[in-house]
Amino acid sequence: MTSTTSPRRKRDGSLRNDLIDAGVALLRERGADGLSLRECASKAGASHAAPGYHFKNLMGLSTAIAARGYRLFCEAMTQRLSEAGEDSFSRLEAICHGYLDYASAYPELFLFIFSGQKFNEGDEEFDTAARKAYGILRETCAPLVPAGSDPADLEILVWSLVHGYAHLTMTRKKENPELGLTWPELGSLMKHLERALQSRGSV
Amino acid sequence: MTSTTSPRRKRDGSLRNDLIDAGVALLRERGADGLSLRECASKAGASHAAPGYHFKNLMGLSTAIAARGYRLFCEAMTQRLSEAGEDSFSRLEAICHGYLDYASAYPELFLFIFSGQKFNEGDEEFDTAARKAYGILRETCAPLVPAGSDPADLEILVWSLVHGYAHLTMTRKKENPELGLTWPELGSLMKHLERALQSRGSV
DNA sequence: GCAATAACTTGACACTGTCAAGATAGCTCC
DNA sequence: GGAGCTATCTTGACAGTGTCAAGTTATTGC
Repeated sequence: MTSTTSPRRKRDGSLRNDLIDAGVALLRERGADGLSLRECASKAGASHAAPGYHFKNLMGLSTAIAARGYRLFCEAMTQRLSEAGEDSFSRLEAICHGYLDYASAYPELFLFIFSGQKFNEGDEEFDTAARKAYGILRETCAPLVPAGSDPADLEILVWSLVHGYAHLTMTRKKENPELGLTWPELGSLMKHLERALQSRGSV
Repeated sequence: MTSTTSPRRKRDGSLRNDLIDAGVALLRERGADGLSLRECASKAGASHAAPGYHFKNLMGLSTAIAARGYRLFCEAMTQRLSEAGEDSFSRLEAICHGYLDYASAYPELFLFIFSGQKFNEGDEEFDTAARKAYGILRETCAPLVPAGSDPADLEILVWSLVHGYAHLTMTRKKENPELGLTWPELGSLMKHLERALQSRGSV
């Protein structure tokens, strides 16, 4: 007569997506440490072990969240690229702006995917999203790579710069909302550094 | 008659340091996720709640480990600085090399202190160590800061670059031990980028 | 030697990830 | 339209975790 289970959700497969939504919300509310399978389940109105069915374990859920993070990251960059001209450097600046757009629109995902935390690298959804993000960088950098040098050198240079810059911008914005650096200033800084290198004759 | 407690350690206050040692070892063996108060206690031969006395909570232990990480980080940079000449750029290169030395000598601490994880910012030991590290960067950058610009701009530029570079070097070393970029290559890359900026007339 | 305090230990509780087993909703097939 | 089948969950259990309160003992100060 009385059923022993108390199903609250429709079994339509929508839970998987709801759990990712809940995870992103948790990241935003409590930071990376606050992410928990049980809390996500509760937030999505499911039982405590429900996430296990879709993601197997915590790393699985984290990986799914990171995959979404990378997809949104790609969207931010391609959006800026679509507005940019054809000049190679304009396009490089465009993806950098996309990077900053992403960091300010989804700070919790930005911090999460670049936290250094390990994800399931076998996961196809995650791999394609992450690879696509890096592919955008690679293609945008390609025309600027000096002949005979490893493309990865320029890629990591740009990646490091914009990442450190975004990180700084985020933390500074928190302390001082109206303050903000702009890319041209970075360009002039690099020019300055290069002058220092030249005067030293080491290049 | 029979004692209810079973003390195994001398109560000489050495536990605090042993717990930090255990924590560093755990980080090395199992990564940041493997760090746990109870495991550290067990590794140090103490009871499960002993760390609570010295560090109050997990963040307290993490902060103490990070403080040690920053101290070793400072040592690596000052070591290289002591061997460098007086030229401002040589000194900048020296702290970058120190950064790389540190990353390869203590990869687990390197990853830990720069993981983006929050530490107890009120902790005096941690604050002074972290501030000292940033002070070394600031002082070394100071002579190279363009007149009228915010010193923080150059600092974050250098910091981002060397961090991204160290990160790349670490991951590459794992795949391809004999491969390694050198700083001069980075310098020439920046020169190249600056030329691109100039030809565009945007600087 | 005695009291005070520092440096722990023990025990408990709530919470977590993860697994095994059960239940049921919705589909397919006859 | 009923019988099964399977995807999609729920329940229950267990070991591990952080953290607190209370007890115990070694060491110190007098």
